[in-house]
Amino acid sequence: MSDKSKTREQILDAAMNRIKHYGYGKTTMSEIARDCDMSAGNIYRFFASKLDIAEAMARKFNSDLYQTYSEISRSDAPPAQRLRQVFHYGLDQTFDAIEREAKILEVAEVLGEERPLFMNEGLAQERIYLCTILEDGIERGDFAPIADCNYTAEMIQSALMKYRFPQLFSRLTLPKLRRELNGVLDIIIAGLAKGIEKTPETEH
Amino acid sequence: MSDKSKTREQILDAAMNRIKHYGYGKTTMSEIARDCDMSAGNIYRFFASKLDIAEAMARKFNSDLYQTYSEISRSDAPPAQRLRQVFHYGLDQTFDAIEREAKILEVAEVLGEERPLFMNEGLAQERIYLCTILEDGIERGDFAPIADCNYTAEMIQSALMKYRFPQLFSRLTLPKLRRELNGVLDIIIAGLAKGIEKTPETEH
DNA sequence: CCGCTGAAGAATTTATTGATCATTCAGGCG
DNA sequence: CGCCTGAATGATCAATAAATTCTTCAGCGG
Repeated sequence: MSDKSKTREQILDAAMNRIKHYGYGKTTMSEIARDCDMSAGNIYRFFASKLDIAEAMARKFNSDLYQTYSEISRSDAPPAQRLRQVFHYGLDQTFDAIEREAKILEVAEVLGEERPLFMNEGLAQERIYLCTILEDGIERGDFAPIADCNYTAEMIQSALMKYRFPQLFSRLTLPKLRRELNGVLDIIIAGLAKGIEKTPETEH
Repeated sequence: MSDKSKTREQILDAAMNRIKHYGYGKTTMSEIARDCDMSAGNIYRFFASKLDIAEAMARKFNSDLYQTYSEISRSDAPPAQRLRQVFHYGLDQTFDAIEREAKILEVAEVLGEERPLFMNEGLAQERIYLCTILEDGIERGDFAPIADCNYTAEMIQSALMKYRFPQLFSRLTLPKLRRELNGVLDIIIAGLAKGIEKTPETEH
């Protein structure tokens, strides 16, 4: 059992090294296999497909993010500040990762295209931490009460989508992105403090 | 003079008909020329390049939008509602246009890639109407005072970027997009009502 | 002259073909 | 018997050549 997961780890590691350097498209299964002294066919006993290797790679990246999100969401800083920290940390990490290894952007693109559900899964996970912060903020009186925390978290995610894979949606520099993110967060946080009124209808 | 702009209009019209049906890439200059009973070379006396035809096409679409934005921004409805109307109208119009003529999405993509400045120009124009609404809202006391209206408008645009070319960023249906847009607007409007406090620093 | 054409050149796109790749699986090895 | 290999297969990709297409411009006709 540990033997099996050890090999899996080795494959993932070899794949990550190659993919980070050469990109997803330019990395072949037999190259990964060669790095692990095994046949390409054998990889399939550990990963159902090449795409699943990319997914595992992203999952690893995400779990590091979530670790920090969890810590931030539990900290005793003001909730508004925790909200900022979560999104700034996410922005900085992904921007840096893509800056350092441009090929990571390709992995994000491929997964976004081929595994949209995985992306949703990540958003749902992130919302758990956002809800913690929102609920705490409400309890402390920093935020006005909210009907549905998860819904509000979803709306916040929608508004900040641009900063999730920054290099995918624009070509802004990190400072400009941070400035924008801060500006949008200013509005969102003010809105949370004020209390959100849902409007019934909107016609024109 | 009127003769020249008449021909220009004719070319643009012929080009639009073809591009909407066959797409930008599949429409050739000589086809457009043939539709206008002229040579391909002659088109270049009216448009500097094929890309400029696409730009003129988008400019036409935008000017219709701006017309309505202008009316909305001047109406006497509550500013918050005007804000909603602007973005909902934009969403509905672009979604419908792309739904009806899928090839329009290609034009948006090409222009986004090849003429990023044109896109910025459009955003700047839109901000003029947003500023009108914001300033009016502040005057009426619906919104709290703002340091820099144009900056705030820019932040609102950032938060709502996803709804600009909806089919480009997601595959959500129009109702789902409208629901999301409304949710994000709820937060933004609450924030505007409350007043936005700029935060000095954000470290983690 | 002015407005236009149509040929010419450069750049891009398409078609085709050969190679490579992801994935499967029959069979060998321990 | 279970773990692994390496050949087989269909799909995808790369490379090249051929054909189109965008764009320019010399020169024709009004």
